[in-house]
Amino acid sequence: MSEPVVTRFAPSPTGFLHIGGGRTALFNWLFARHHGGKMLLRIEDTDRERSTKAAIDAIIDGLSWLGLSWDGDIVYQFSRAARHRAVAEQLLAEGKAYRCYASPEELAAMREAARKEGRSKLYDGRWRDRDPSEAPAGVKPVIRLKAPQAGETVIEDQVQGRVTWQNADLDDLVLLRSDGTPTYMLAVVVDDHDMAVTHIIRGDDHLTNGARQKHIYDALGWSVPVMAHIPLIHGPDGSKLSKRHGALGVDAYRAMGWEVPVMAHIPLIHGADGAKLSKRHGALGVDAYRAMGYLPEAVRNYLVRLGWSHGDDEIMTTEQLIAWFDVDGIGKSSARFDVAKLESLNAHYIRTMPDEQLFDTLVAALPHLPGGNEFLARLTPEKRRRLLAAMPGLKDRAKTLIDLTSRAGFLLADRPLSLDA
RNA sequence: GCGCCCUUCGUCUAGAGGCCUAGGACACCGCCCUUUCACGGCGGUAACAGGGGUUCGAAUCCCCUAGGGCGCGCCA
Repeated sequence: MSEPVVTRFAPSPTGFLHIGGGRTALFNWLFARHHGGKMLLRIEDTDRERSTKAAIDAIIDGLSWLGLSWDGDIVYQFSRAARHRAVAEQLLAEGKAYRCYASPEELAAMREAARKEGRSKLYDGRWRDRDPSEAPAGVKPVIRLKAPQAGETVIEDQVQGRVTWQNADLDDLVLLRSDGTPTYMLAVVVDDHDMAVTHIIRGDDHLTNGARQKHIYDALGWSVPVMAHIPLIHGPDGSKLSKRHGALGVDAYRAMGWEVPVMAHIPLIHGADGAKLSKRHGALGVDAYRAMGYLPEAVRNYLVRLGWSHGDDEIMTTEQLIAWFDVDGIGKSSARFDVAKLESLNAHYIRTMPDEQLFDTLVAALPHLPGGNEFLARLTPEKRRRLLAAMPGLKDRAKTLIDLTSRAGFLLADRPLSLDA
């Protein structure tokens, strides 16, 4: 009998739930459900400067909208700082870590020199074997892990396969900052271990971190969880999906006076060559997709096919997804976001949804759609009946919920236009 | 610069040596259905990055080249 599967989704609350993060969460959720295990949610808020309550709410809201539930209580990483510190102290006491007194300026100079000489920018271990008595007075040190210097580190990644690094290409990472707070690297390992996480499924931008984290596991004598690094979703120009590609939340657009672009520019993505034009499209927070009138089942279905496949199957129910999803179906190459296909899927889910259910879904989504509240206000009982009755004809044509409301606009006129007039 | 990863139609992908004159989906182009637009049906254009091997046989295995991505913080 194998141990129960425990996955986790661990976003940092520095913004909305990125559409790529939504896919990572979906993969973790599907994997856990498929294996009858659990998915935990951990908020990585160790960066106090950038973490916000609003971002935490946005993440929770986004996951809920996508229908992805987590098991147990949310773990806030910052609240576990004492535990992280204790582990760092333990490593220090065991001689597996050491104090480094190099100042940030000194380190910057070291990297600059390395760059000029064409060497790697890794930390050179200058305090690794230095006697603590040489410590400059008044300087608060950081604690670094004494990582192996010879040999190699191997990760048997479930998606990437066996990946090997020469330890000479990895360095002594910081465990505890000079102010005594734990770094992400330490916190992740300690938390995944304490939370009994068995499978780490995350974006492949973390692949190198996997090797570094293995050093910490080894120093602690802990077993390493199964890792699966999934390829990233890229923007139309091929680079990592980021703010550069307009990966912003609706609120950010508003704050920046970009009210209209979200809605107006989507169609321009059609030009397959238009990498420059695409910068502001395609990649948004999941909340933006709700605001554009997409159905969560459509977004889910679209996202799951980005990097994962099950033969030629395209449209799949949640039950089928849970039954079929596994890491062996995940590809190794990155994918590009294609709004047209998402739209097509959305149209499919809209026209196949029973009238009443679609009506209810629309009404529930209205507050999130542009002009939706106004639409809602005009929806008298009589007009509700009219709208529901017209649904069969409307839903075959609509690609999004917004599309549906604009097509239904004539039903809200106080004096309905008669066809024979 | 150093390290790691990737490379099948425009896009997402099937393909795990012969089933591939490379399949599906979206998009696109025709035709049919239809008072219009959708939906639906039928058909079409379109890809194994390049070069060497291995093999009777390679999209599938190996090597090289080119292109792309990610990482290299007292961020996560």
